[in-house]
Amino acid sequence: MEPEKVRAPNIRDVARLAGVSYQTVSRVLNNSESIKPSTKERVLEVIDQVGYRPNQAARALVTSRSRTIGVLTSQTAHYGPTTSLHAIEDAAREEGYLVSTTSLTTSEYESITDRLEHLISQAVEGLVVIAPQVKVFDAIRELDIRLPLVTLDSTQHDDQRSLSVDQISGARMATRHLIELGHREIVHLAGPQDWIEAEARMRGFLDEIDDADLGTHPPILGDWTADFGYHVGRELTGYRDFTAVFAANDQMALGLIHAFRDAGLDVPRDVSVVGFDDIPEAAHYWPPLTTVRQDFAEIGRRSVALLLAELRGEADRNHDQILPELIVRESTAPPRR
Amino acid sequence: MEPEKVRAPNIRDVARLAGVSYQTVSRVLNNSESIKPSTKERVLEVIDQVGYRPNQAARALVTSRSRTIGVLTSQTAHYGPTTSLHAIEDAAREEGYLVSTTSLTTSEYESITDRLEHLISQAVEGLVVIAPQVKVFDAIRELDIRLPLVTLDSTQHDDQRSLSVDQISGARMATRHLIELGHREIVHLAGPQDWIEAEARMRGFLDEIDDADLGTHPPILGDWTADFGYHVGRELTGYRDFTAVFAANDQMALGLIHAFRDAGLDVPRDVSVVGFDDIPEAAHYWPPLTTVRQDFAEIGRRSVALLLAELRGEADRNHDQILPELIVRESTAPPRR
DNA sequence: ACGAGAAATGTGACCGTACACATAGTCGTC
DNA sequence: GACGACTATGTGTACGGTCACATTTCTCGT
Repeated sequence: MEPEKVRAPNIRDVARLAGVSYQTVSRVLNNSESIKPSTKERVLEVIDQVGYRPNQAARALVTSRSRTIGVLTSQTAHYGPTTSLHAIEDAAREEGYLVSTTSLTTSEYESITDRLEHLISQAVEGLVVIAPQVKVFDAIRELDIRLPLVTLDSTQHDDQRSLSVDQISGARMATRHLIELGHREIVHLAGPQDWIEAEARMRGFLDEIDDADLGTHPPILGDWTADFGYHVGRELTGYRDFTAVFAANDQMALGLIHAFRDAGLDVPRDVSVVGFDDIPEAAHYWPPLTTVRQDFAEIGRRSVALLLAELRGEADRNHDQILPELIVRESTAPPRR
Repeated sequence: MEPEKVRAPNIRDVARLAGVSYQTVSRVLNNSESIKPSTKERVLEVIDQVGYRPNQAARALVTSRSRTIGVLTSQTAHYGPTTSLHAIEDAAREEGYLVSTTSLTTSEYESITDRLEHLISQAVEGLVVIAPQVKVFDAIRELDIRLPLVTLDSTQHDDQRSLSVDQISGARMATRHLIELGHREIVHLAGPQDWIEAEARMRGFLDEIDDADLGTHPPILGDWTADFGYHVGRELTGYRDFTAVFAANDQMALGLIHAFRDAGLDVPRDVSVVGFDDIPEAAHYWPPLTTVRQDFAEIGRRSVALLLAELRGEADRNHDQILPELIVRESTAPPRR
């Protein structure tokens, strides 16, 4: 005969076995201070013995706290967002939070609101938006979401709740490096237009070009992939009125270099290339890539810290900008005379 | 004066406004068939109007269904696991499920059980384990977890619940390719010993070497990173008793090639290198990398399909192996005479 | 016109926890 | 030794849904 499908033990079962009331058990679970050590011990013993696990759904129902934070991320499997995501999970877990992730397949408005709704219906306590696109903010505004929210938005919104990562100065560093090497005709291969990060990097590039009184072509809008970089590289080799390219990420830089080599151009002798992100492979590309390092893990950790501070009502908003760092390797050199 | 903190509308509020009972509203929410179209419409109208959202915690409490699946993933930000994860999210969402992710920072036993407990306490309905390590299975067995579970375990466990990805034949394809080119001394740079994928790839390599009656050095155990590949490459250039290397992933292959180039060795003229995974950048490495392609997205989708089938009690276990594919590029060539 | 059966809708109980409040036990103090 | 002030523990209720079952309304054949 089949054993009866046994119900998981609940707080009253534990209470009965420990010879106390359920409230006492609840106190033990929540580390209440006014509880006699001996009873506490007895209760814990029973808990361990029967394998009791508090039911989070019940807890969430009564406290309206789910101990979950929602993360909205992009579909891309890139190193940066992924690393930040892992850091977020780590940090969240340390604080006893779980992370529910949902990724944006398309950038359609419908899809974004749909994901947000889904997350909200799970009663997430706060939201972190990684790799944010402009439309996401529109959606959030539109839905009138009252959740604490942290984003990696470098554009100084009126919205207080954003973690500033100084992409602009990173892009400026990269550009300045090229200018200091003597380059005058620099092309920028930017990221997708609706990505806030891409926008910021482009802005940094243009600002620096401006400050140096140089002209430039309108940036090319890419899609972050090496494939795209390759195609752009092939196009570019037709025109020869540039000596350096600043790509908005390392993958596109890799594709560019590939295309240049195919066309018989040497990097950095004929063309200098700078990337952005410093993914772990960048040091092993050929040539090793000059790029701008971002501390993605730190970004993730800070996001969580910020979010939890807001959840607790602490105004402790750590608004130090996270500064990127220029890593000079072998893909850049002075232009040929 | 501050507005009262308004409680979100609940099912009874909706019922009152629609002039029906809460049960009728519940029926509308759950698409019960015996409901008059006109009332259904009226209820939906009210729901929309007051912005009612069913409380998942309450629902989970009574149904003990959380509509969430838990994913246990590795800390690594590698392309493969990440891509699978995104695919899992996509597929899960399509079925109305949310995904809670938690990543393994260390491979300590404690940490694994801790994560599992955390996930379980959130009442996830099923588990997907990506990039599985041997210890994870020990932990699962130890904890006596009764949840439906899908893993990417290629070793045919007694455990019915695993999605077979044929890593072994992938590794064999790579090795055979080298043998067919004429290589006789082939080195294998494997992944971490406790990763099931690494183990399977190593096994495939050894099997193929065996079948060809060749000898080989004991495989070198790596950590998946390009940095490690680079260091191994430097070591290897000391000995010159090999003509080809099969690396267990593309990143390590990249590091190897970097080291070989540093040592004045040409790939593929002096040494052939094969990777594994075919990450999007592999085609743009220099030289473009010969590798084994895995369809990570498909893996993710199938995991979910399998898991949901089990959740629903359907025995429909789609156990077709997902076959990897050898992609021959320019990092392999016949050995020099 | 009536009753049977189906369709549509309503009522009570319960899921497992936390919170507010009530109560029993302990102890020093005047 | 009665009284308050704590400390430790117990009781009632609410959270927001779903399920099982009861009830009402409708449809239709005779």
